[in-house]
Amino acid sequence: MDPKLLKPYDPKKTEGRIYKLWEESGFFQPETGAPWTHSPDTNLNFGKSFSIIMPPVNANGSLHAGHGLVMTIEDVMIRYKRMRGFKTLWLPGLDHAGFETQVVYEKKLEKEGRSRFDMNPDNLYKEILDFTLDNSSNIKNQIKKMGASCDWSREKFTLDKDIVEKVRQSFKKLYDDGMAYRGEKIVSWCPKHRISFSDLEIKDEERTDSFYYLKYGPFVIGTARPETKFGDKYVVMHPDDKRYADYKNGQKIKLEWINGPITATIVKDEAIDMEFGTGVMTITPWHDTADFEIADRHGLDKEQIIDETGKLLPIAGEFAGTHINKARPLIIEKLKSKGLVEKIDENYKHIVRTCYKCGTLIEPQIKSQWFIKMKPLAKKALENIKDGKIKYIPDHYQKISIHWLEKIIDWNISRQIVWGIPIPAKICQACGHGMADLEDTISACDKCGGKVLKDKDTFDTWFSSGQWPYLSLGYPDQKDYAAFYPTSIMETGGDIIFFWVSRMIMLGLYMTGKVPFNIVYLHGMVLDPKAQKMSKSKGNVIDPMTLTEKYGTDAFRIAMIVGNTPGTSLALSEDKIRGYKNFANKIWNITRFVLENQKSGESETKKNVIEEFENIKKDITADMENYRFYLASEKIYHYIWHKFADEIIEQSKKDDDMKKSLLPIWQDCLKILHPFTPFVTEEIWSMMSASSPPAGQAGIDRPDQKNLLIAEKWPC
RNA sequence: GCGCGGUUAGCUCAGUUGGUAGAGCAAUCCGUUUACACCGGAAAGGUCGUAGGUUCGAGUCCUACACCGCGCACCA
Repeated sequence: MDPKLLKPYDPKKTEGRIYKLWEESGFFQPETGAPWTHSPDTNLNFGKSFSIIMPPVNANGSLHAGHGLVMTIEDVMIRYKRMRGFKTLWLPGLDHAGFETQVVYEKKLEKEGRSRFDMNPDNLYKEILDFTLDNSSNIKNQIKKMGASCDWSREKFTLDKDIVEKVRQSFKKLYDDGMAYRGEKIVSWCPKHRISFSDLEIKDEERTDSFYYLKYGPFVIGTARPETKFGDKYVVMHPDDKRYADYKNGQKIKLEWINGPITATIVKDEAIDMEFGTGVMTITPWHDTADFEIADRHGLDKEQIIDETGKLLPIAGEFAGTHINKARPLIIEKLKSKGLVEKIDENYKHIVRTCYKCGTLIEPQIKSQWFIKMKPLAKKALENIKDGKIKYIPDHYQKISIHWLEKIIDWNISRQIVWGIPIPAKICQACGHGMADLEDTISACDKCGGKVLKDKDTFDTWFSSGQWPYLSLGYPDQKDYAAFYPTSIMETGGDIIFFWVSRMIMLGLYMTGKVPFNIVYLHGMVLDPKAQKMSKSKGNVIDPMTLTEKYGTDAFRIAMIVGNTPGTSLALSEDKIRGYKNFANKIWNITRFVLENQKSGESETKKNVIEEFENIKKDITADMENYRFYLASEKIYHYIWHKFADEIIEQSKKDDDMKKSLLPIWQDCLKILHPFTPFVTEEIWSMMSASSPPAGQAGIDRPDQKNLLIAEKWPC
């Protein structure tokens, strides 16, 4: 017997060595196949395939607890299917994570007293690239520490040359099909980051502010944002509002306003809610979506009041150059002194839109940007989802997806940052028309003949990751695409269902005509022990590397799986992990007992306990097939500890017949356990084969020299 | 306002087609009988959010309500 078994199980002395063994075995690559089904085949012409594209990890930091969950769940799926003889591919990837990474890097710059706004874009890009590459190797090592059996020979990065080229081509195709267009529209702008967002990067927040009732000529208007009112020369009311029946659409009125007399124009529009405030409002089309639409309907002027950094423009007169946050009280002071403030409601509760990163108030701005028409894409996606071409786990996410897809709006894919894939386009300086231009050959506007300049913006990072399944498989011409697309399952966090999952479905269908995956498995968030969201500012971040170091990776992994149902968030407690560390040691000691006490031969006792075990195996296998890993793992845990150890082993101390059942059951237990706790089971497997059981015994039958548990056949 | 979840033992949560409630952790008591004290045994702990309904029977299906969470939405 291996002397290691005489001491408690030590993950530190085991895990690195075992991972290396796996990597060198070739079993991470689908070409290798399982030794009991086929010989290696570089053309992949065998068996059924099972594939998962790993959600590309943001290459801007370290693995967090959520990554730990991703790596564990996906590895469980992959190891299980591999043991069932599938041609199994788990493709790892890294994401440049455009804005996210830029924000991380900006914080670093800030600490050094620098700012990206003062930097040469090329230098900034190079710095972030170096930073990202540095992080990449760190992250890859951490993924390996988790035991991830992914195929590193196929690793992709969203900024790989071939990927970038494909992303550019996708844009061109969308443009040629009329699906991507340059639009002068109102976009969500963060004045702090100086970047425009799609509708998803906005976080709604309830706030209590002051609501001001201001005298506007004969009317009283209500506003929560007096600092936007400088350009308000239209006053709008509902056409059916009897209170204002005397005023006609288009009628002009002279009145005294913030910086002197102005001429206001009456506009009648049904968008007005007669019940709200006074039923009269003025509009700021440049900085408000609803106002923009009213202005569009009536062909009204649109004027910019606030610049891109949140400061007032010259239209604000004496307030020009002042930041809006400082300007508000000053403006109210002035309005008061002119007697234009009717009253102030200090307890006005409303919902404001903020930047999801920094919480800064979103300042809508009219900008010329690239948009993708989403309605036709969503229609196709909806058809496929409703037809059941994509199964959601848990299934209520299907409804959530449908709900979102049915209300989808066009996607702004322009980002004003350097860290990303440059949009291959030219913009006409005369008429604003935009043209896709892959080869950099367009020299004049194809509409007005005006002068064109290169678009300086980059793509929203989700535009590239939204195409990840087929891009990472080398669409359209690689054998991987043919062998593994559509992928079997997309496993990711429920929190990015719109950002990522829905967009992958839409873009996948659009580009390839096929859904990118057949199943979406969505896990919940990993929370701290008190079920609070982890955040650096709260100081409650749990680092998975610390935990694997302390308790072993196997303990961490199975703690992430047991009792963790899909879609539900997981409060991660150290106690639970400690419990499974004990379990790893229990397995270790059971092995010692089995090796010391097992006996060969048949008996009635053996027949009975094996029959009972067969039922457990069937039950667990059904759970694995149906992605109920939280049940499968708990059942094998329970069987091993409380049935096999507490009863069968205890009885076998008194009953020699019982000893005949030990080895066959234990070997199968190790196989079933392997996807959950791969390191300790692989280590035991190698020690058991080395111990060469006596002749005639149900020993380990290995025709292949690669005597590894990772490639064993699932015992059911 | 619309949509989606949740509400089960002190804590975190299971409960897959309806058949007299389960796990882990914590807490209690007993036990060091040679695989393991990173252990074993025992006992304790819930009228399954509330109110109705369907059923021979409901944590499980239906309706309403309450509370918590999340998502979507341009109410100035």
